[in-house]
Amino acid sequence: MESQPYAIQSVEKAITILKAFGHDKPEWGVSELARHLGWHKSTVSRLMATLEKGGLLTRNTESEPYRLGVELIGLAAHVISYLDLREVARPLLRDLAQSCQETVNLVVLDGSQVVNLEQFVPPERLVKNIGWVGKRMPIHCTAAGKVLLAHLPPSRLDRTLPAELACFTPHTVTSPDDLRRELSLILRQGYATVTEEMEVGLNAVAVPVFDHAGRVQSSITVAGPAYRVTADRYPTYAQALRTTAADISRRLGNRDVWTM
Amino acid sequence: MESQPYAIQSVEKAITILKAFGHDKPEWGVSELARHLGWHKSTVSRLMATLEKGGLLTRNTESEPYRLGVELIGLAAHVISYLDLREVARPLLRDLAQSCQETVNLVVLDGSQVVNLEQFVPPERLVKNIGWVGKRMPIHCTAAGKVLLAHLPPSRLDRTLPAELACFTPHTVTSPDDLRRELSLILRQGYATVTEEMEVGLNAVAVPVFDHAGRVQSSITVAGPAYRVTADRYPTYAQALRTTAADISRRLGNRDVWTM
DNA sequence: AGGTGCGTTGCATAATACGCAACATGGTTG
DNA sequence: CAACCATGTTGCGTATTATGCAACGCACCT
Repeated sequence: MESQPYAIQSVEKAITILKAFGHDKPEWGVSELARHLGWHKSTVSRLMATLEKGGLLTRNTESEPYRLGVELIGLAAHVISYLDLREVARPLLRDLAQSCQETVNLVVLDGSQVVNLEQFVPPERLVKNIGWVGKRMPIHCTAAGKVLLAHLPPSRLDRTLPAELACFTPHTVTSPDDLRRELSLILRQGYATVTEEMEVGLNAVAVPVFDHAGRVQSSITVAGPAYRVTADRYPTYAQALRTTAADISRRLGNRDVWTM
Repeated sequence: MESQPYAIQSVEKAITILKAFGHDKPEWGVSELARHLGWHKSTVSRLMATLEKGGLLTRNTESEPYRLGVELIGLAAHVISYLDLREVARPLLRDLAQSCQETVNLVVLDGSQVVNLEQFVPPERLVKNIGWVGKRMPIHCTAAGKVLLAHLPPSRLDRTLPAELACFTPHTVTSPDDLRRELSLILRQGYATVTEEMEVGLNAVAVPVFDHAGRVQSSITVAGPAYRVTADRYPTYAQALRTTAADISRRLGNRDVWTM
């Protein structure tokens, strides 16, 4: 699933173009994107025109930059993976963000990375919308990643855990043995934390979300700056997260929520 | 914007494949999709493998069908058109669906069609999730379409209104003159309705949503079966819609809401 | 066992995507 | 005003690559 031996190059190029649009750069002109990617501008012009024809890109006039198109909203709505989870979790996570006054995320495992499915920032903290929905993150130094790792069956843990744990900050755990010890602790205490392990100044707490069959397929997190999300507050956040996770589980049809 | 003279064929094919996935058919095998599209299965296999490599499609194992991939969620989250509108409207529309016990939609204009951005079905009515997010509909025989048409400047109305109004049911208004007369009425009465004009058995009421600058860029609708959403109830639905629309407007930063 | 269906892949070649170069447009500067 | 620069588009020829054929491995069924 990870290594694809062959791909159609022009389709790959189109996908690369789509992925150039993001929170930091939501608009691209043809020439500037061509320079950015190192491709000829006529190639980029034709690829973008094709994506525009299909509704995946849009722009107002020929002299204005392209943006992602509305067709993507329709496609995303038909992504059935996690569809119930997202619908069910949204209002609950919004409430949680409001009550704990920090950013709240819904995170799932995808290959050897985790992906942010939803993010809620309390309005009072919206000084900077960091736009993390869809963002992929390393599994070993995110709180959600650790929770999801901790709940994997051992055979799958071996396959999922990267052989080398990349170092992002001086606090990143890069020893697989250290991480495995921590995963055992996470299972016992019921939540995971990161203290500036992925990004200096960013801490997070995460708990598992059990689906209708009692499996852990996702995690919800509270994240914020290290000066606010401090270690002495981790248990409090964990408790609030656990309450919300139980609500989500219950709504997903899990009958064992009260025994968790 | 509508007619693109040239497109890269393999990219077009890839887009066609993505659009084959929808509410009615969220999963496709390689061979069945190849048959459906009339393409050779090796072509389809390679296109889908490329889309899988890019995260736009996914599947568990080689013998299982493909589904749309999580990367689309990230792309959709970066569609900046209407981003604020969707965020702001979601909770309000959920409440409205619950209180009026019918399906509620958020709709925008895109070219000469309207597109559903959001849809909320009250849980008690979820006998059939019709999956309309992203769905494109004709502009002349949908309540939201009529509202959006009614609020267009005359020059843009001429350009947007199709020369021929397609007929969908015996009730569809197909005379441009009749439709223009109705648009004047809609402006005066403040809401639009369709009575089985797009689909037999489906009625809807729609009102405009004014953005921060007082322009009408979207519409919200209540829709339901003709036996429940009856003409004598249209004004009641319109009033509820108007209240919600005013809330949305206010949150979008419109200061003139109380004078609407 | 044979038959059927699925999805993948090596290969050759026809088709097409690509880069060049020219063009039209808009904006800026002297 | 003309010259210059930037943008994005497009005709053209050809090198590259996407495509279809055919074969294969695998799973399932009779």
